[in-house]
Amino acid sequence: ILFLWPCCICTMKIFSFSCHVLTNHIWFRATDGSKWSFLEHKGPVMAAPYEPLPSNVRFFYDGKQMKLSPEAEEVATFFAKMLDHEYTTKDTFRKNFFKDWRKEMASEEKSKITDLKKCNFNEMGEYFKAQSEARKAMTKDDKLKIKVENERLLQEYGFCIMDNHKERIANFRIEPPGLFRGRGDHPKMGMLKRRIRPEDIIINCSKGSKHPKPPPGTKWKEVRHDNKVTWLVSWTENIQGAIKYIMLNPSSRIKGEKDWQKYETARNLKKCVERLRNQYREDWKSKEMRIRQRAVALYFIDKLALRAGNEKEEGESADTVGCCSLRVEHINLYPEKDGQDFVVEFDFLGKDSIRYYNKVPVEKRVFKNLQLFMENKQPEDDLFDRLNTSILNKHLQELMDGLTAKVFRTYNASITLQQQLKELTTDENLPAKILSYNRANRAVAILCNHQRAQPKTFEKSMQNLQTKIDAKKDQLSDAKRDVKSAKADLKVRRDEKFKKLEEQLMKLEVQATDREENKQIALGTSKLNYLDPRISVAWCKKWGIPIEKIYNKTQREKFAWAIDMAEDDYEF
DNA sequence: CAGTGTACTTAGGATTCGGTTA
DNA sequence: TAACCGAATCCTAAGTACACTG
Repeated sequence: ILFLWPCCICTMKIFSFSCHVLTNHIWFRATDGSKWSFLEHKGPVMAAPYEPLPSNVRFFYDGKQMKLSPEAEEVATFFAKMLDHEYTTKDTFRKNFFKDWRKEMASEEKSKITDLKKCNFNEMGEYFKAQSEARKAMTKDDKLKIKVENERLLQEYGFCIMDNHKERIANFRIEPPGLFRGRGDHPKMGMLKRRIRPEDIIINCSKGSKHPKPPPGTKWKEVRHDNKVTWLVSWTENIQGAIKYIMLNPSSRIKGEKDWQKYETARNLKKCVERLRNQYREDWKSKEMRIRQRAVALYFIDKLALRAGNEKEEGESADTVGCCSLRVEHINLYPEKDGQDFVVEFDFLGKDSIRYYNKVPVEKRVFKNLQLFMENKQPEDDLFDRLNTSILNKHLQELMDGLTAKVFRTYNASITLQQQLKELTTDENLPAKILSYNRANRAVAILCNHQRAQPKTFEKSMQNLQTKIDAKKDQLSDAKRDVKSAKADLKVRRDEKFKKLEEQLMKLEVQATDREENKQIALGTSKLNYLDPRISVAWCKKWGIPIEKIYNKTQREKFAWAIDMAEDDYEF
């Protein structure tokens, strides 16, 4: 059966080279590794050129006013814009910034400005604050003008043609220069992210397409025609030396098909996960250390949905780990704790320096193995010294086609959503069902450790909600009193009003519960990246819930394929 | 098998939008 | 009409995975 890819831009369906054979999807695409046959686009939107500050905005060094060269001034404004941010108080940030700033200074500046503490950026900071206030206070008309201009830019640069279809581009703007903001304890925070010039940019498009033009008087680094990749534009960033790309929006066919494929791989894992589990349980007993380590690591990845944990170059980024890169210092073993046997306590920083803290009872064999792995090791030694992600993935590839460590996260997330929805959904009113959905989603977010900082406005917003609830309760008790004293002929209408109020109250209370439970949990990441959207679509169909209650516009665009495909009986 | 480079997905915080309330 | 607030969107960093090389 041919599947027609639903296009959210032109409402036509794109012919997709995918088909169903029973429950298996076979991709005919990419037998030769090509990702497209035609690609045409307008290239990136370059960052706006630097506009020097007006002369009344002054910089002071050691109490004395100093006029900076445009180059030094630009970098100074990057710092000035961040004055209120915690970053600027951090030693590493200040040190890196100052070092890179000095590189941009003219020689007289360099010899004068030798101490960051003596730099006074306050007028610059105030100036930018005033500017943003002014922007907020603009007239409706001026705001509209900006909006129109943004829309024009989007229409001109925000789309490309790929294989006969107009597709939305995700990030069509070149990242502007600024100060690098790493996450966690990043050794490079504060370094200068330099301005990207056309000469740094590689364009990728069809040979036979209209090539994007570089800005007048400039040249691209290269125009290439590589249809084995999906990116339209790339450049190398100066902080880590990593390559940055401009790619298509998640609503595009090329991203959507890949997403679909990801979930199909996870469903394949579902079919053989029991076999794999038996296998790694057996491997806990292996004579070979490397196999035991592999098996225990896989157990963690499966049970706890840990990330694979690639090796990282020391000193290049924050010290974070995943499963294979766990160190002895990241776990504690308790033969008995809080009435449970064989408890492993995890405490480490994962991706984005988000803390993972968990106490889990494990099987005795796992526990004994961990003791063995930790024998005669220092805290900073690798827990799995005979293992890395490459070894693990090679093993997984042998167990199932397309299997890698990250598939377990997708599989466990999706299966958890499906189970939780089954368990939690009751035949109640709509808000209660939505709460059940969010709770199922939350179970996944907790499993995947998707945390967020408690919003600064959290307490206040809870208070506001409580005020609304109290007001509604008052209305309701008033209404109740009315019902008692009502004459018979008015009773029906009063009852209706009464019912409506109760509904409104319940809705508010559900909202409050949801918000409270969600205080430090981020649902978006799992919803967007780990949960097979067809589970949600089927759930909506089954319970008669409009899809808009679950997915906003952008999400509906991203998951158009699933909305188009899944019926109420879909099973992950 | 280590080291390097590339391409792509996943991630939380910052910023902006747009509707509501004071 | 400004202030406020939650949701949506933007931004880009930080992961995973794998090919290639020697």
